[in-house]
Amino acid sequence: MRRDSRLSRMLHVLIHMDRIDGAATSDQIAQMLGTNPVVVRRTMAGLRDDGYLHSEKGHGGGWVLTRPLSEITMLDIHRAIGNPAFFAVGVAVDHPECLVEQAVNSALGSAFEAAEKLLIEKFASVTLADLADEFDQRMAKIADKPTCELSR
Amino acid sequence: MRRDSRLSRMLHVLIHMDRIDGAATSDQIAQMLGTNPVVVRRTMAGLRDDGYLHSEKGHGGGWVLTRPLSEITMLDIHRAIGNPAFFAVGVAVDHPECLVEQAVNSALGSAFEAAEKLLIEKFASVTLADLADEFDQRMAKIADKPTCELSR
DNA sequence: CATCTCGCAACAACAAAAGTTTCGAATTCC
DNA sequence: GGAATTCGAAACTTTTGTTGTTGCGAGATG
Ligand code: FES
Ligand code: FES
Repeated sequence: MRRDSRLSRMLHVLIHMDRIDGAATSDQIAQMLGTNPVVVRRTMAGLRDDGYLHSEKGHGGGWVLTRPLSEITMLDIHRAIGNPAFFAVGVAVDHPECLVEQAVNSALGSAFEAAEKLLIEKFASVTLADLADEFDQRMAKIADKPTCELSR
Repeated sequence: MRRDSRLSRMLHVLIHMDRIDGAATSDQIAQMLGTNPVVVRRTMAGLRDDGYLHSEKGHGGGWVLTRPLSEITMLDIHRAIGNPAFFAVGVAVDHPECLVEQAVNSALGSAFEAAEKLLIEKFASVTLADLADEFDQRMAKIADKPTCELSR
């Protein structure tokens, strides 16, 4: 099953955007992400609708953060890209009236529920500012810095 | 993303199989699962290879459990169908040298790792006999029993 | 007005499970 | 021995959702 990489990508981008002056174009961001500008617009549209980003057309336009990183959690971003399912494994409902199926799916369901609860708690507790701090710590430790055009 | 239902299906089937005498054919099982015999063989091949099932050709042939349910855990079955990924969300590695990406993916990774650990512990702690007990409890509570040809 | 840039729609590519068709081979029944 | 069962395996097609691509329109800037 193909893994959804939108959350990872958006977190990455937002932290970079916080470090640059002015707007970042979809083109620049696409290069960062190794993809193309249309995918960027598609994914970031959700973040704009939820009020984390603003987009501007024309010369000097592009995407701008509208909130401090400390006010955005990983969970916020997950929700902004449409709350995609966390799990690739699900329950089958082939015979809904079958009590065996019900017992199995109840056990599976409660396991996934507990795991999802853990994930959500974790995601809600980490702000993008926390991730930026983590980045700074890594940055302080090494000599040769990344050289992407958006990394400064 | 389509959800993998093999685990749920196999658990369902195995518990039913424990309650019937003799072998169950792929055809019968396919009816139980609302699918067709080829899918059944494909999925159950893994369980046979791991020693939970035996298959026999010809008249009177089919699938037989080779172990008591108390010696099979949910985790065993997950492994037997090929250890499919639990999560539909993954990390992007577009710029492996980028420290922001590393910080983001480290946070995501540790969250998923913790959730996976929880899932694995839970799955390892539940045997199919536990699920069968759960089924019996549900069975005792209701009047009209399921009527599938494999349910007795 | 030329250029930049987003917005949107339509569609192709891709991946993985699920479903289907069609063989063959082994076993059992008559 | 022949017919009927039943699994095994290969080679598709279908399905579902992310990702990638192309093309055109509409603001904004200089
Ligand atoms: S993509 Fe993170 S440094 Fe350029
Ligand atoms: S499928 Fe469970 S009762 Fe028939």
